[in-house]
Amino acid sequence: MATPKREKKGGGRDKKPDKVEVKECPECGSKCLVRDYDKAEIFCADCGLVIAENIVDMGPEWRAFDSEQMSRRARVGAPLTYRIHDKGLSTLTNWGSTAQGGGQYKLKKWQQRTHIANTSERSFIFALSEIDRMASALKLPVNIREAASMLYRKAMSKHLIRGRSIEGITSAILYITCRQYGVPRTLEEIREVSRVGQKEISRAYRFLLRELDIKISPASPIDFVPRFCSMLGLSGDIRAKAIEIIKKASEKELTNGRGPIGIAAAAIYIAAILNGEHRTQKDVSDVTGVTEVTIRNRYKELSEQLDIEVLL
DNA sequence: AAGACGAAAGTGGTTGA
DNA sequence: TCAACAACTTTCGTCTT
Repeated sequence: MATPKREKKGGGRDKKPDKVEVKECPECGSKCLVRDYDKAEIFCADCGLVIAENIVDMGPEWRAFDSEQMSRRARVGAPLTYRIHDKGLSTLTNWGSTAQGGGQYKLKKWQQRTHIANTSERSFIFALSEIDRMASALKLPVNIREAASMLYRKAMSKHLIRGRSIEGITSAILYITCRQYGVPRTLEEIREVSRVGQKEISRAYRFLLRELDIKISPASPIDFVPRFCSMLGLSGDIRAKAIEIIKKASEKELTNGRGPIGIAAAAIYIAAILNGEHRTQKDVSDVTGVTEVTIRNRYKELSEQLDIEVLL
């Protein structure tokens, strides 16, 4: 594994080209909004955040005032998608009810025979709802949620789920899908919305990569920049500068073997100082999840090797 | 007093015999 | 399977602004 090649971004994105708008993303400021008419939403290609949902079919009886509210309300009606456990074609039976007479006995027997099928069905429904819940909390666009759901289907068809925690698997799948779509989340960010610890998520992650034979090229530091910059309240100039620094560092092979998040953090730290919008190492550390020590080490390397004078 | 610095020991994952 | 290894973290004392 000498030179890990970065494959084309968004390898799994929809076949139909989405309309790209030149409007600015209110979250990260990049001019890369994608309007997806099929899914009725607008999201940012750079930071992967959903800006608006239900853009074509906004009901007159409600308006969302923030995206939190919006994602909750947008979930109410079930669309016909992969995210419905049987593609939305079945009628759910109320298993808990005992009020009916007549065919109760037969029904019970049938229930027993299909008990296995029902419980795995139930766990599948739960898995999809978990994917949706976490994706919602991370404000991920619908196409990523669907890709995650499809991946879960695939894992299930290969019988990789039984005996494993659904939480671990779904968390790992979300992590994988974000990576595949070029809008990577850190393990820590996934863990924050998950109900299990990092250890279990990364175990499930490695397991899935192996069993499903998924190849994931290492994340580029650049993919983290827009989101981190926006979280630090930094301008577009700094985002561009940080990306420029990373590209140069990458040419000089300073990024080899280093963690992409640390590189991104250091580049942002440098770029912010150069443009007069100083952030402390702790500020950057809090947002990126890498320690100040690592930021220091990376930033020393970068500034020396690239001949960048950083005056505090 | 806050921020930056760097040494030293510890952690968890990868690799190669 | 295990030990060596590299990247990163934790901790902490010191220097700088």
